[in-house]
Amino acid sequence: MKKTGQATINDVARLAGVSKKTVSRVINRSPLLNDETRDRVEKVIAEIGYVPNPQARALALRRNFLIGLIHDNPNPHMVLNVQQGLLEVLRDTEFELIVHPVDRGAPTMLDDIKRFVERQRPFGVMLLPPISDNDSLAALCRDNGVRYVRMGSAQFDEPLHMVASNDREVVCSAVGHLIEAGHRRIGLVLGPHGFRSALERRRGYEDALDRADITLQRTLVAQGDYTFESGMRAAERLLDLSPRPTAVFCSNDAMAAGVLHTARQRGLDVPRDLSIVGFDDTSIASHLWPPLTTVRWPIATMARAAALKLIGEDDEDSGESLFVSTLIRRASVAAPLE
Amino acid sequence: MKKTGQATINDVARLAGVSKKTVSRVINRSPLLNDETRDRVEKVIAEIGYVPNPQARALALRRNFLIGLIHDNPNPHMVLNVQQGLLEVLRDTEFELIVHPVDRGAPTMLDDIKRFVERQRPFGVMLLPPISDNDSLAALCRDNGVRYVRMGSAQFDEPLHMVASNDREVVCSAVGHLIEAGHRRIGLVLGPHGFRSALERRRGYEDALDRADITLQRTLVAQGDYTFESGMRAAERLLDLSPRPTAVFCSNDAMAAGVLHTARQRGLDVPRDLSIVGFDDTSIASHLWPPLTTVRWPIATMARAAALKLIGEDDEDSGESLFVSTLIRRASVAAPLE
DNA sequence: TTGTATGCGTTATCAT
DNA sequence: ATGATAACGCATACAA
Repeated sequence: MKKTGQATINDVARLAGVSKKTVSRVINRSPLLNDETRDRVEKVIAEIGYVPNPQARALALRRNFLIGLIHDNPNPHMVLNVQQGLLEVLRDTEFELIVHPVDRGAPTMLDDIKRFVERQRPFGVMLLPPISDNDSLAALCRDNGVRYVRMGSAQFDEPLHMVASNDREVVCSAVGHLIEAGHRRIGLVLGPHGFRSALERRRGYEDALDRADITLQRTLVAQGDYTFESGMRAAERLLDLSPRPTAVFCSNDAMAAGVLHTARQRGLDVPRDLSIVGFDDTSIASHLWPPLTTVRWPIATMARAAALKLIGEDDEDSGESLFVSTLIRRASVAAPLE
Repeated sequence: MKKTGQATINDVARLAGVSKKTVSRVINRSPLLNDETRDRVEKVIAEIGYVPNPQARALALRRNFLIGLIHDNPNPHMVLNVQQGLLEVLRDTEFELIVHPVDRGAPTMLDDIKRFVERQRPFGVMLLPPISDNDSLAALCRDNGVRYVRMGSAQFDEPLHMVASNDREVVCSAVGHLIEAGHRRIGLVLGPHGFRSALERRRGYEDALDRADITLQRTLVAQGDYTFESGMRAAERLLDLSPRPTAVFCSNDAMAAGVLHTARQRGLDVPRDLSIVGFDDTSIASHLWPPLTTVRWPIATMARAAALKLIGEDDEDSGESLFVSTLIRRASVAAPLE
């Protein structure tokens, strides 16, 4: 055989008494093939344990069998869950996952991704928030014939290219949960400017107040940037207010943990003096004291769906593109004191 | 030019008035090259923005310019930090990171990795704990001419193939810290059986007791498996003891958080009634209440060093292979009451 | 120091 | 339905 020890398509062809092209057809499931020939080739393939060489395929097809994960390192919890979901589908396929983080903010970001796409020629790429917002990235993929799926807090692309969560709706019901418990002065800690998720969650908060005929008070809205520290800062401002809010919805768990931290430093009891709701259901949420009421969105499920869209046949149904989040009720919410 | 729009080595050769081979020599920094020729070729390369096609190189060289990250999904914090460190070095190189998780426990693990290595033919792979222990994996890489670096809690391979932390030593000093504070009954929550890290940390604990002439009591040692829940279970057993331990060293932060949780459920005050020390310095450690005294190991630094070993020139010094961890003192440790 | 011919393992073209 | 031959883009052996 070969010196490398790896069987090639030539070995298969020779042993099966057919041409390379025929073997190639078997591998690529060409429909116009004699069943008998196909069987014979497949038997040889199984016998010698032949697997096509990905590098040669990539060269000939001008397309790699890799799925790229492009992200701007938002929260680690999300990135890892996405990887896990993706890999669950990719495992046992010929695809591998290639991780390519970028620096949103850097002016070279688009060039960087362009180089990545043009050089690696991945089969498809998954775009994570917040950069999934970026329409030029989607266009870049389309122009290069690279499949893509965008993950986001709302549907801003065709179902084939989108896995979205219903942030606005679920936040509305989360804040509604606080209102039902009797709260009227409900603080909001925003996510960072320019993040679609921050916008959607803010809208959900406003929807809930609207629905309950509560006037939106701008002083109750504090800026945050999804970090623990920004949660602390927001809490310092919010808890200085008089009257104090009796509850706070935080646009993610890390900030909720920061709010909790600051509240405790001030001698406040959670949830007696302050109810807190987070978003993400990261592991910290359930391990905090008290355990945090929060929103869980099905990241891994969305990633699995995305993987299927990325590697699926062209003629297949593209599957779900909207995924519902759920409110996880824990001990950080109670009725207000007064 | 070509229909794909991408310049090839042929374009460069034609424009520079040399042969493909000469261009190839320039790319691969062949020493025997006329400086003038080199300059001319390099100018053309820069002009048309030529970049070698990775797929073609991979085919010709029988080796991909990819770095594989093989892991068994230990803790997310670690995996992500490793990725970050690796990618910091890989960014702006021709290498990309390909993530390949496996299932320790599955009998097919070795086959799975073997297939991965033989098919993808990565330039090098990084082996994360706990599977980095596995010598057959290292042998597999060696046999296939794939570079590898193992990450571990002790040095169990040559420096070229190893980035190790000094778990035993730092745990000894962490437990020593508790002893200096006045503790004598110090509990230990172990990591899972078969994990090298668990073993090293246990040894560190034993060293510290030894050094202080404290007799090791088996009842003070509780089994854990690095999860929050196992920390809770361990605490339940340990806190039932009479006399109770006044301090507990936990082999990671997640278990420390579990111990803290259970202690609080029992109405114990931390650190007054119980001092707790963790390991890892995950983000949860500093966000807990009280903030957790823990051990920080330089994961990202180790990953960067590993990346350099993986892509470095053969004749280069292999760099550091031992990395020191440090004790981060926070509020979860105090002198015992009695 | 540089060029020519050939190989890497697969797919595509165009026959038959 | 199948096969011969030429890409794909780069590297290596061997010449010159």
